[in-house]
Amino acid sequence: MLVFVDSYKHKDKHKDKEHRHKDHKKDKERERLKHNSDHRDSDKKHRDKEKLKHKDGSDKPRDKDKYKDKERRKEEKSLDVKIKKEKENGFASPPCIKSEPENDFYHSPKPLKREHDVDDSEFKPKKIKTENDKVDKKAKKRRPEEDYEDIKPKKKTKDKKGDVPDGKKKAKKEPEEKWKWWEEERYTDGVKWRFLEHKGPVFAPPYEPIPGNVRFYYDGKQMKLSPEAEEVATFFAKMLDHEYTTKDIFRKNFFKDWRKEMTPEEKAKITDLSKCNFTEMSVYFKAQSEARKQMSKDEKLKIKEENERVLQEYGFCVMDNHKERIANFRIEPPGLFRGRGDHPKMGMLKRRIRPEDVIVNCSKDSKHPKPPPGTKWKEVRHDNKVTWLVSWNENIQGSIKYIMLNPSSRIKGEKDWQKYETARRLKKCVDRIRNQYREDWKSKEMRIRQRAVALYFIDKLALRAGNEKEEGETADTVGCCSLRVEHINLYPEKDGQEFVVEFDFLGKDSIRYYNKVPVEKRVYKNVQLFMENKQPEDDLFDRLNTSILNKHLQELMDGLTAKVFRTYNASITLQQQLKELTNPDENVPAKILSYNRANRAVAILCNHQRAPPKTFEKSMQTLQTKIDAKKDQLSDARRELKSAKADAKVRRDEKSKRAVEAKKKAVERIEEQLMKLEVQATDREENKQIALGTSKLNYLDPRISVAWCKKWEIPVEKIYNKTQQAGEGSKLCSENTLQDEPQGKTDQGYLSWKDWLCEGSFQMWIILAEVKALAS
DNA sequence: GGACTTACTTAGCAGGGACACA
DNA sequence: TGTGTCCCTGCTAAGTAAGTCC
Repeated sequence: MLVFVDSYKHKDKHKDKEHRHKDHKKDKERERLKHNSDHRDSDKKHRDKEKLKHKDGSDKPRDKDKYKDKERRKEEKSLDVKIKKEKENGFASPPCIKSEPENDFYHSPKPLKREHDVDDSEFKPKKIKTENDKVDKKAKKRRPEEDYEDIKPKKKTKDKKGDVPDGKKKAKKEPEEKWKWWEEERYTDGVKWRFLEHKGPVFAPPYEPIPGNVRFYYDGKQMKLSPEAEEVATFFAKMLDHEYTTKDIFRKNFFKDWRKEMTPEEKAKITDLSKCNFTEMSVYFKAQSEARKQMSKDEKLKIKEENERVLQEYGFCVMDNHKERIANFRIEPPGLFRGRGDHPKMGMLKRRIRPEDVIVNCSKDSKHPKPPPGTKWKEVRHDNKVTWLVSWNENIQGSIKYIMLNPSSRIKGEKDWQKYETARRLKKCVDRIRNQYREDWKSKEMRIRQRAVALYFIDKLALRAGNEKEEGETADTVGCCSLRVEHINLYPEKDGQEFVVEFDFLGKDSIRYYNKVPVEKRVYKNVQLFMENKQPEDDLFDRLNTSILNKHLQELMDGLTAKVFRTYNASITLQQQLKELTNPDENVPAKILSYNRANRAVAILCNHQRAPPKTFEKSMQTLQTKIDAKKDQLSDARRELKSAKADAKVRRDEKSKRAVEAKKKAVERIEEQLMKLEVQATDREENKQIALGTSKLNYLDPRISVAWCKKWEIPVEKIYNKTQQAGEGSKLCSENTLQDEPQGKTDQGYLSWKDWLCEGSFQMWIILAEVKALAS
C-alpha cells in the first residue's frame, strides 16, 4: 500500500492545487515517508513483481464452501506462503506475526462477576484510595471502605531542584505503589461506577464591565453600551486581530446575535457592523494581557496558588474507592463560536451557562455538590451507566457538553485498553475480512460492491467512516461513506502508474485530504461504475452509510467498526516502521529520530496535520546558525588537534601527549554536539506540518512504543514527552514500572506485536494513563 | 439524541541561553 | 568558573470543536 497524503489546511478549496507541488523539500520528505511509511509495502519492488505475476489470478471466482476450505487451509500454510499471499493483496504484515500461536492472540478483558453486580443499593464508600495506596492483591474487588475525607491530593507541580523537602526526596527513592485498576474486576451490564462524588463545575467568572475611559464608537460617535451589549462587544473586540472577524459569515452571525442582546435604543441605532469601532476595547484587552505578563513574581505566584486551590477543590472526584482527576471541571465561558473551516455558525454567541442549565450526575449516597448561593441545578441525576459528572446543553449546535474524567482515570484507561484489544482481535481476522471484501467487489448487488470498495478505502487509506451530516448546520466535510463524486478523479494511467484514484476532499476539522492512489483494476472499474450518470454533488456510495457498513463489520467480527481499522493500521504501521527504521548501530538521538519518523508515517497515514508554527522559519534559521557555528568550532578543534599531534611528535613528552588526548576528546564532544543539532534540525523540518500528538495518544498502542524503548534502551520519557524527564515522570517510566516485561523477544531483536501484547503486560497502560495525567 | 473519542489551536509556562558579576 | 537574573523560544496542556457509534 502506498500512503502518500499531500494535504493542507484547506482555506480555499481547490485554489492551491498546483502550488502545493512546488515545495520540493516537502516532496522530498514525502517521498522518503512514502517509502518508509508503507507497512504493507516494505519490499515494494518485490511486491510489484509478485503483483504482476498474480494480479489476475486473485480475482478468480470461487464458491462459498471452497472458500471456507481454503480459509482453513490457509491458516495451516507456511510463513512464506502467507507472506506471499499478503504481498499479493498488497497488505504484507511483519513476518513475525504469522508465527504467533493463534490462541494467544485473544486477550480481551473478560468481565468477571462482581460482588456488587446484583445489588448496589447498599453500596457505601468507606475509604478512598489514592494512586499511591497499596493494592490488596488478595482482595482486588472494589470494596467500599470508610473515611475518605483524609485523602490528600496528589501534588501536581513538580518540585524544582532544591525545593524538595527532605522527606520528599527520601520518599522519591522508594518505589511507588500504583493503583492497578487493570488487575481489578470490571463492571458488567454497562455499569460505570457504584459511587461518585464531586464538587460540581466551576462557572465562568461574571462579566466585569470595562472602565469608563475605554469607549465604543458607532459611526464615529462615542456610545455607552448596556452591560449585556457591552459584554458581547468585548468578545468581538478580543478577536479583532483574528482572521475570523474578517469573514462575512462570522460578522453576519455575530451581528445578528449581538443585536439580540441590545436594548431597543441600541438596536435602533446600531444597524451596521462596519460602522462599529471596537479599537479602544481591543487596545485595552491587549494592555491587560501585557500587564498580566509583566506581573511581579509574587502576583503570579498568588494567581498560581489560587488556581491550584481551585484545582484541588473542584478538579478531583471520588469514583468508587479512588480519587480521580477531572478533565474539564470548568464550564466553557461565553464567547463567540469559532467553528472550523467554512462553518455556517461561526461568530454566533455562545451563551453563558448558569447553574440552572446544568445537570449534575453523582451517586445517591454521595455528598451532592452545592449550586452557587441563590441558584439551583437544573437536575441532580444518579445515572451510573454513564461516565459524565456534569452536562449542559450548548446553544450553537444544540448538543450536550460534558464534564468527564481525565485520561489517567480508570474509566478512560479501561476504554483505551479495550480499544487496542479490539484492534488486536482485528489482526486475527483481517486477512479473512480482506479476502471477503475482495470477493464482494464482484458481487451482483451494487450495495455490496459499494460496501466492499468503501471498506477497502477505509482499510487501505485509514479513512474515517464518514457519517451523514445535517446540511447547513456544520462545515461541509466528508469521510469515506459520505464521499461525493466531486471528491474523486480517476486516471487510467498517471505518473507511470495504472488505475489511479485521486482523492481531494475536506475531512474532519476541514483538513484537506489529498491523495493519489493506484488501486486494483476491479476497484477502479467499480468506482467508475459508482460515478456513472451522477452529478458532482451526488454521493459516490449512494447505497451505503456508516450504520450499514458498521452492521456488516459487526457480523464479521464482534466489536468491529470502521474506526477499528484506523487504530489497527496505525499501530501496526508504527511497529513495522520501527522495525524498518531502527538501526542498532545508531546512538540514542538517532534512534529517537527513527521513532519520530515511524510516528510521522502514522500521522501521514491518518492525515494528522498542523498549521506550521508561526515562528517556524525563524527557529530553523536560528538552528542553522547554531549548526554553522558548531561546524566552525569543529574545524577549529580539528586544526588544534592536528597541531597538538605535530607538537607531540616533536616533543615526545607526557605533557604534549596529554594535550593530544584532551584535543581529541574536544573534537569528539563537538562532533557529538553537531550531530545532535543536525538530528534536531532534520526532525523539526520533517515535522513542519505534521502533528504527531494525536496519533501518539489515540492510535498507537503504547505497548509497542514501550517495547521498542526497552529493546533499544531508550528512556520511555523521551518518547512520551520531555517534561516528564524530570520529577514524577521519570519515576513513572522507570524500570520498576516495566517489571513484568514479556519474555518473548524475536530473532529480529524486536518485540513483536504479539510478544508485547500478551497478558500481564498491562503495566503499559498505566504508563500511558499517567503520562497523560502528568500532562494535565 | 446522547455519550463518548479524536482533533487542532493557542495561551502561558518552563527551561535554556546570554550576560553580568563575584 | 560558578551563580543569579532576565528574556526568548519551544513545548505543553487547556480548551473546545468535530468526529464516531449506538
